[in-house]
Amino acid sequence: MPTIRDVARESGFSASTVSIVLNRAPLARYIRKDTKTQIETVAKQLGYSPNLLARSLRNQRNHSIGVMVFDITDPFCTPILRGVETTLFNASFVPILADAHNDPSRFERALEMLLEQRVEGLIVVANWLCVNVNILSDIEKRNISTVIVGRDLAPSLSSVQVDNPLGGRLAIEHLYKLGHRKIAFIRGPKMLADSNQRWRGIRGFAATVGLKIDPRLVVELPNLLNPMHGFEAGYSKTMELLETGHPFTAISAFDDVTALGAIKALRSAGRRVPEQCSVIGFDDTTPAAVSAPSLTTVRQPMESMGANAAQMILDTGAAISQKMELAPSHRLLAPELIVRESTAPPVKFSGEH
Amino acid sequence: MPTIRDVARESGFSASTVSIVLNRAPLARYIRKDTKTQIETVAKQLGYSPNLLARSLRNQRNHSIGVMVFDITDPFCTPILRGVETTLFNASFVPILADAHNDPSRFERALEMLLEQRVEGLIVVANWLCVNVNILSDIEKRNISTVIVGRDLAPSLSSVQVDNPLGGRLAIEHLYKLGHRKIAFIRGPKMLADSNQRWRGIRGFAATVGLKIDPRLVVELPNLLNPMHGFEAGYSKTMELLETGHPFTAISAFDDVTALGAIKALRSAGRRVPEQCSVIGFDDTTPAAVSAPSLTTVRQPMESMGANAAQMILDTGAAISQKMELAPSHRLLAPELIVRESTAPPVKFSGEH
DNA sequence: TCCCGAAGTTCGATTTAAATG
DNA sequence: GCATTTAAATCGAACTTCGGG
Repeated sequence: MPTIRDVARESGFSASTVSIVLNRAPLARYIRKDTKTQIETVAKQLGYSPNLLARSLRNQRNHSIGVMVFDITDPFCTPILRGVETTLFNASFVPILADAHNDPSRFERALEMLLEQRVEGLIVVANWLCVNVNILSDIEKRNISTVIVGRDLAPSLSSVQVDNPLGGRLAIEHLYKLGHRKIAFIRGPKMLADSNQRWRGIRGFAATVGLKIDPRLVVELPNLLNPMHGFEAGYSKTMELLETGHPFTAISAFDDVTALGAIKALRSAGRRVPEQCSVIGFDDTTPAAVSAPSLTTVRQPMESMGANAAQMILDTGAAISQKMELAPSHRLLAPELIVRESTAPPVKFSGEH
Repeated sequence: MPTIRDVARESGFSASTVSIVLNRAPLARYIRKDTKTQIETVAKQLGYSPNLLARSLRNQRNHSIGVMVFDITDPFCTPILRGVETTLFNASFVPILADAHNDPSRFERALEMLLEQRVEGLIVVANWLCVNVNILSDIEKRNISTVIVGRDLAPSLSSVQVDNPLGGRLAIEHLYKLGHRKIAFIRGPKMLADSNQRWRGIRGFAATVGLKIDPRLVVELPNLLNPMHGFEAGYSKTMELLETGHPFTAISAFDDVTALGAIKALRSAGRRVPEQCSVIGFDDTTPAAVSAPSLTTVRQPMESMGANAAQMILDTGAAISQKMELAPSHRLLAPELIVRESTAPPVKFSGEH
């Protein structure tokens, strides 16, 4: 690997001059055009590319951003990563990945490693867990610019998340407009702030249109450690609903995986989806589109959330380098209703016509 | 952030001594015990942690591995990433992520960025594309130790992949043992080496048991650019099969997404799965477990593939530092049959009993 | 003062060669 | 020669300062 000194020797100029020319530093205005071209030619000939390690050591910037994911196997995470990577890539930044495996102690060690790498910023993708974790103190005392994706944990930490109340509203509104009145709800676990936020949206809409929510048709997921467990939980919670005997024509599930569990339960109970019961999910993760029936769901703009987070980090970096103070910002992105096959108008009860 | 010189000043020793003590360098044997403890105490007090950038500049190692993924949104990739990350983490290495977006030109630029970061090794997760790309020359001339996951592209590049012929065999064997004799096949696209390898396994088994494969029941996926398009392709190819009118009782699909597309087609044609037609996939990606019916499939040990790849990279790194030459190795990992709900014994034709 | 270029210092840690008692 | 410690060189680039025309 050729160094700047190789270029200097080969071109007959000093390393300083080469550096100034190749970086288009301010001083480059004073350097003659032909020496510039000469140096650039030699640099290209030699295939010189500056050693980022050396450069980083000088200006304390290594063009890398730490991306901490709570569970990379969660399909919710990957589109976010795609968004993050795309934005960083366009800015010539590189993501350093860390996976907490849904484990708080692992989170801390992983954070340690990212900070040791001297990442310039931190993006935390908080999908499920990340509640017990005392991220705040851990991160805040490190004084590194951070964006949380998927949660709003503290006013001092920037965040990007979907508008959960609106999402909840979209779900129930869709079912309502299809004609459903007896709707069952599988709420998210208590420990997730999302659960309550979506529920607020649901209740708000219900109040607006005068729909009453039967508390016997409302169940709640337990506090799970693994997002994939939502499948079994959705299954068993739906079984509970069916066993109580209270009739319902639709289920609004906390997320897609839960909804798929619900569909499985309905099938095994002999109820066809959507003919005999509609099901709506939340997130629009990969399985939603390819399941049979495909899942109607409220889409979180995950890629855009990732892109936003990355851009915010880059912006704060730029602001800091200009010695400007940038207040933490909290973005709320709009969800979108995706209508597929798992919802349909309710069938009239035989006794009703 | 305290530097080594701060520790030196505070403890009353020189930076050299501090470095030697803290790194447990060979010379540390000659240093008195109490100066060691003294230095270590001061270091802990100050919360000193060495600057990796400076250290990397010295020894040309930054404890980072480039991980190039061809499409991070492909559910096939994420378990591999999990395996890679876990193994690297345990070795205190860090993965730098790059996503080619299924785009060869992007691949090159991303590779560039990884190399600029001076990663110590490269893991390429080749899921779908990566055929047109001239990876070989691009990587080989960089002279960086590389492992390909999911493909075997060249003898000179190490690789980890599933035993495709065995996987193909497991799939057809399962269907055969259930009693299926009229089996349709959706082969993978020609440009993927996997397609042929799995097909070899299938034909091998068929020959062994004297099962004849009806060429009219064999269709082939087109050369797709995006793995998710396999869903639509699986759908339409199954439709074709149905339209020809040749009877079959089972479908062996190239992968899970294709299989799910096939299930959708069968449903829309009014054939229930598995009662009226069995379907088996390949990969065992996330959607397989949560679809309805859940998908019987041949599992690729993806996490293990990732872990293997990471370990191979770490090993070559260690070998190089000891000036040993390490020949590229090619690992084949065993697939595993995962039986779920989408396969069952064939029904007897009404005219047969 | 403007133009052109180079020498030398700095970033923070590692390591070799050398110095001290 | 031995045990113990350190000054100085090094990694590669960036930037400040300086000198001559």
